[in-house]
Amino acid sequence: MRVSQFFLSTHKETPAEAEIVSHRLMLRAGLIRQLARGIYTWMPLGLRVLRKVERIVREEMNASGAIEIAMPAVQPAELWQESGRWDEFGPELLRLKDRHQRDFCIGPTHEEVVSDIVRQEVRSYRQLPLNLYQIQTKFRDEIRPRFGVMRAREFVMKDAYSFHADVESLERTYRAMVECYARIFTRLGLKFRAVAADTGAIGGTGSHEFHVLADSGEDAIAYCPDSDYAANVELAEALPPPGPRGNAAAALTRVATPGVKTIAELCAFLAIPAERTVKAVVLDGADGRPVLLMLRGDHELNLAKVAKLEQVKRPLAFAAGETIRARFGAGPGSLGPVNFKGVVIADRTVAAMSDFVVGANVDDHHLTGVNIGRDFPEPVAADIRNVVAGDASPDGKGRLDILRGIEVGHVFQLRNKYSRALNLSFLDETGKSRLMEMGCYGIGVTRIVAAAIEQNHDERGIIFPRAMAPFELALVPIGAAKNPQVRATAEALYRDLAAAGIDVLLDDRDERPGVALADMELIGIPHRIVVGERGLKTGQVEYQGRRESKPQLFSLHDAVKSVESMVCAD
RNA sequence: CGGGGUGUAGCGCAGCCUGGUAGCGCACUGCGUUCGGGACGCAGGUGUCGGAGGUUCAAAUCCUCUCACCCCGACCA
Repeated sequence: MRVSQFFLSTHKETPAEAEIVSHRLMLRAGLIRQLARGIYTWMPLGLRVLRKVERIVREEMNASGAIEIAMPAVQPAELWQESGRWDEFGPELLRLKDRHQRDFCIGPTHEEVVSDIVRQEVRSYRQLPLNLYQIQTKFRDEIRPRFGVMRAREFVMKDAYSFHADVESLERTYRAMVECYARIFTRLGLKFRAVAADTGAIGGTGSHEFHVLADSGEDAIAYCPDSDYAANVELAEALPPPGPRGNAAAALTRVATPGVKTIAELCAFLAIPAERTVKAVVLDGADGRPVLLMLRGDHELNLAKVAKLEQVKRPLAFAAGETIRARFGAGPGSLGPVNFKGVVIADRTVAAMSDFVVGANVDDHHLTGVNIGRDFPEPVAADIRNVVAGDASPDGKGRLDILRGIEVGHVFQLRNKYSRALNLSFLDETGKSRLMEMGCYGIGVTRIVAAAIEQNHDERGIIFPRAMAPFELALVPIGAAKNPQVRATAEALYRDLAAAGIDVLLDDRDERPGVALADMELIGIPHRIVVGERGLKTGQVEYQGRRESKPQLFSLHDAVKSVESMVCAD
């Protein structure tokens, strides 16, 4: 491709709203352009990237025995009413009416449609298992789209749905999909991790998320460097500390702590580490009365874990200020378990602490030397915090570390949540009608592009992994306008490289060198050849990898071969 | 939905407080010089000042309503 015949639209300046680096670079490089909030046009350059990702996903899905299908974006309300999700899905489901005032929606996911197809077509265990997938535009009317295509309302997803006669078959396909995903992200050249995930509202037995690792990622992943343990922090279990609780040594003492509201202020005021403090969080209880949760000062509450406690009200609600004052006699910042008559749930770490500091239930006062059993009744002990780096790995094989990641894939064993709702039955070997087992497997195709940039960039722009780069090689003649030999050499090289099957972009714009080089770097082309007067004097061209800081010289004679070896080694 | 913010040229912004002929930089067009790391000179085009209503002799500026977008909270690929 020649730049003069392409539609390159790079920008020096970025729209003010772009917050994260991938969004800024995607706009600056002209990969995408916003049409409305969370809705983007994929410009020609961006589309090339998207198509390369799609191709790899498609090839690996096909190789894993999945069959491609294309389902409609617009779906009738009846199917969604049948599954119950017309009401359950809420405002995220974009609804519309046709000219006859019939209700439709734009598909945010396709369990209903694919189930409808399968229940009509599949009658016998002999037709199972079946794994159908599509790569298609979805619409979810997100409350708050942000970060460009990272969290868009309209986005491209690869969604697959598998159907099985029994759980063993489901588990086989599930494993095949996990392996398929690992191959996809490996081929895309991304650093990633598969982690055990919370099955959340869907339930079921197994679920894994695939995260592209990036410091800016929204999700925290706990993993054990000494084993293969990896889980979303939401799910990772914080084990009880080893050994028995320490003996009470200090006397219970009330100290005035004027103006102290946060743990940081408390630590500064008393000159103690956060590990010796306990913070109190009050939620509405299942019986309507507040429940006191106790956490070590430096730990974070894990709402997913708390939501599983029987003592709390669902959906979770932090207790209102008036409720707290009425029950504790003090405001948030001064709360504690001593003299509190109600349910107290202590994190396992807190349950093993002694001589700690906690709010006194008197405004602007704390208690020091607090001990469980002596100063207040033994609380319910539960795992209610996020794990932190250094915690023992739940598999007992070492200590946890925390990484940040961007969720780009999610696989679920749905079991028969939908097969029951939509009556997906088949006849087994004995002629008995049974419900199918189902799995579903998603990949955020558009999100992958943003995640890849988030993981691979520098101050000059994007550094695409080869597999998803819009072009493999940039060919930049310098001074072609005044030196016909430079132009002729570049043109000849362009033909030869293209003939050798290299996806090359020739910058034939006669731009100044700085502009041309900066553009090629911004759009993230992984390899570059510069043809200039300087090199031609000695029959050479300059090669430079996008991550390298210095060029190397290739002899013009075997430039194509040299380039091939660099590109293929990538 | 609640809280905060911004809407002025394709992009980034000033002007608004204190009403009086709509500006700057980048980008764009033409000519010339330059050109191995985002050049320079000269000339030029570009605006429903988000929209509607109001106050006023006069509104980008003040008031009311409205729309869009951005940021902070519950969702998710």
